[in-house]
Amino acid sequence: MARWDPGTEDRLRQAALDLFAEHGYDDVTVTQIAERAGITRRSYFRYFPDKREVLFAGAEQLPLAIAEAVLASAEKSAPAIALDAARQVGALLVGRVDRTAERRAVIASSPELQERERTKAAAITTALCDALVERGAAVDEARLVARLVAVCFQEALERWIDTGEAFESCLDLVAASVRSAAEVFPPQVSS
Amino acid sequence: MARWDPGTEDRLRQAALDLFAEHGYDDVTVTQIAERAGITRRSYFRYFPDKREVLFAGAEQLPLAIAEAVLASAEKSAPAIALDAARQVGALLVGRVDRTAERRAVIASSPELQERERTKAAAITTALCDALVERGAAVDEARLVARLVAVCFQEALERWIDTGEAFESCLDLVAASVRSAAEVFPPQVSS
DNA sequence: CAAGTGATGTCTCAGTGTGCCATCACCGAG
DNA sequence: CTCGGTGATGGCACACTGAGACATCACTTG
Repeated sequence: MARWDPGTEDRLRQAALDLFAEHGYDDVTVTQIAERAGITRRSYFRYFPDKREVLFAGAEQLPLAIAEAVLASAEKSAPAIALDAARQVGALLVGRVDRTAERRAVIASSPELQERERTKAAAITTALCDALVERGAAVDEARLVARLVAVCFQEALERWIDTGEAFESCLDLVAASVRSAAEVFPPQVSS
Repeated sequence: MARWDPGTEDRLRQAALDLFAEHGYDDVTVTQIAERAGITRRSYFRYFPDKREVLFAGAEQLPLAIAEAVLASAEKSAPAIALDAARQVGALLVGRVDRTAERRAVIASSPELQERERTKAAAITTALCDALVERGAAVDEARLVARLVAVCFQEALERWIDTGEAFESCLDLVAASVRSAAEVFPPQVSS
């Protein structure tokens, strides 16, 4: 019936989210997702490499987007560049994600999905780090800054979902909090 | 032959690391690990819940250790407490891990294992956050600080492996770097 | 020496992920 | 219009993971 229908990937995403939300991730099989989308199990794996990925479609664009933002940023220091890039990519991301709350709830209910989500975050961190290096930062500094800003990014995203405020405001708030927290760290002493 | 021998769990860890290092994680089956350790595949799953966990045995102690360290710390502010706890737990951890380099290489070669490693790090972060809350920190602040210090912890561990310096020195260095990086963040403005 | 306990082995099964090949729809060349 | 090519799909088979159910063995305790 649905063979050759366009939008199969979209139907798979919808079907998966529906089923996961209703029965829980573990109690849903790939076969069920595929059948609800009108294809077979075998064809599902031609759209997504495994059962988890169906919830993270589109996430592969974020690393590229953040790398571009870094290379295009007018800021000078690595932390400022990275935060600037996070601001832009976050603002872009915010409009795109569908069924945010349901998706969040499903992921929160499954350790497997949380693992995958962390992988996506790690990919962003890596891309950010590489881009900073490409802009001339030292590898050590780039990695640290990337991780730091990745934390800000995630935290800001969560606050955005929870509060509904503008993403930029969330990010600024988080950045200011990080700054305050880091001020407590010892400047150089060792004991 | 090995039935009822003590130290089965150790043998499984050794066998797994041997096999993973030699043939790669994907090309080793649980059956092979179990047989090299002198038990059956079914019994393997009575020691470890899945194929990955055999490389992360003992990691479940870190969240407890860091929680205790937080509750016992003499510091006052949440960031200082967290960093203090990280220092103690790191120093404790450092002597314990076996075959660090091989283990690191194996994990680096498999996305699946990297996912699991991130899960372990996340567990530490969660425990740290909860402990900070228990000491009276606000949830938002605790989560942010926990993530921040978790980044410091990881970064310090990596530098420790790479350089061989004392863990505490690595952590102090990282903390100072974070402080410098965060100073660049805008204090409150939004555009 | 008999019962109990805990670790292990055996068997079975659902589900994942993949290779291989047949099939179907569509498209352009003749 | 027919033919072959191309790409997406279905069908089949397979190795592996992880788990339930039950039997078996060693060791302990009475």
